[in-house]
Amino acid sequence: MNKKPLVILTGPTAAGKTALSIGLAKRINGAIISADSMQVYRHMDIGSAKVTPEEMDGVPHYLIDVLEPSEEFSVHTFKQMAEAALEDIYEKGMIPIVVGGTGFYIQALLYDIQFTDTDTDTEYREKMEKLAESNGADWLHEQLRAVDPEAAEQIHANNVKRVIRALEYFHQTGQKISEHNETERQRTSPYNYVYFVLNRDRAELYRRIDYRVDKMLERGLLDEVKALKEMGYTRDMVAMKGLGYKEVLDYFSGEITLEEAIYRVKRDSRHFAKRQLTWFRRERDVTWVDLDGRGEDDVLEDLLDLLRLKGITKQ
RNA sequence: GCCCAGAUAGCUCAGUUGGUAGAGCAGCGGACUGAAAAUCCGCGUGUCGCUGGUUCGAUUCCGGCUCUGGGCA
Repeated sequence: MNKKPLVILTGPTAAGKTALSIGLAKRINGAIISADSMQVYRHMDIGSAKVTPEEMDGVPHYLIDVLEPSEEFSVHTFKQMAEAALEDIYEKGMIPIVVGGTGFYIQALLYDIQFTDTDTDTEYREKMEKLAESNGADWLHEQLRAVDPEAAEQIHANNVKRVIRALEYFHQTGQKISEHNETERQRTSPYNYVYFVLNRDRAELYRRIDYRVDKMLERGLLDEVKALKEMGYTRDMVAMKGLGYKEVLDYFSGEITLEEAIYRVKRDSRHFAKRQLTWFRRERDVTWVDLDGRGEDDVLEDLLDLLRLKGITKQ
């Protein structure tokens, strides 16, 4: 009964999270924690559809513009930073609203998933990548089967990235990641939370995605990426793998035409939205909010009703 | 007007020596517990342009028509 309040406002890309989050924060004395793997980076404003200072309208925002694009970011660091932000927000007597589309991050924070203290072993990962290339993905998968057959069973051999992580986990801890995952899966949230997933009709969502990409171009996405390139950021950095960034970089390097780059940004954003929806569908206790044809105030009233019901806000 | 080529899944096309068809992309579904805007897996019925003919049987062969490219006038 002592659980701290936590509001989650998420949904597929371009659904309309940002606008609604500001409106909600103002109604409940909320502060926003961004759960977005790209908006953490500075100099990446247009392509990441980052909230502008004007849009924030005085509402405190955490985890935005806190890293340089050359810096690594991961669920683990997200969780640490988000928890520090939570503390700060609770201290101020405000209600935290986690806003962003990275479901994996939200899950880690919400269920307080435990991570080991070990750092990412880049060297080991690169070594495994090379082995996968020379000996084949199936061979690497067999190496995993030898130490953690359950994980090998769950992870497809072609999913080299996850096979490597499972191997890395065993390499670092001497334990099976499959067992770790199993125990972490049992966790219940330490928070008194409401998990809102904003959604729209699929065709409408796709229209919004296409429209938003066109708008990004108008606002100067090309110049933004050019500036990043001039700062020395390259395609192999995690930040430059973001939608809109990797495609424009391919265009600048002459690999594809601008037209092709734009087509890919739109297409891959649609695919991304679809993957996000798949993720949210299997999350427990989510409240779906259909935004089609509804005004912000109307939707906000619904959200507030549920928050009152859960005791997150007063009657 | 004439000649040639084409018309097959939403798109680009393959194919059927006559037994009603299959790839890529799109689209749809799924997985995910320290790279997650990443990574990976699964799903293919559509008047085979229209219309006659030949045939037990035509999307496939023949004729006509329509449309689209290209060429000649």
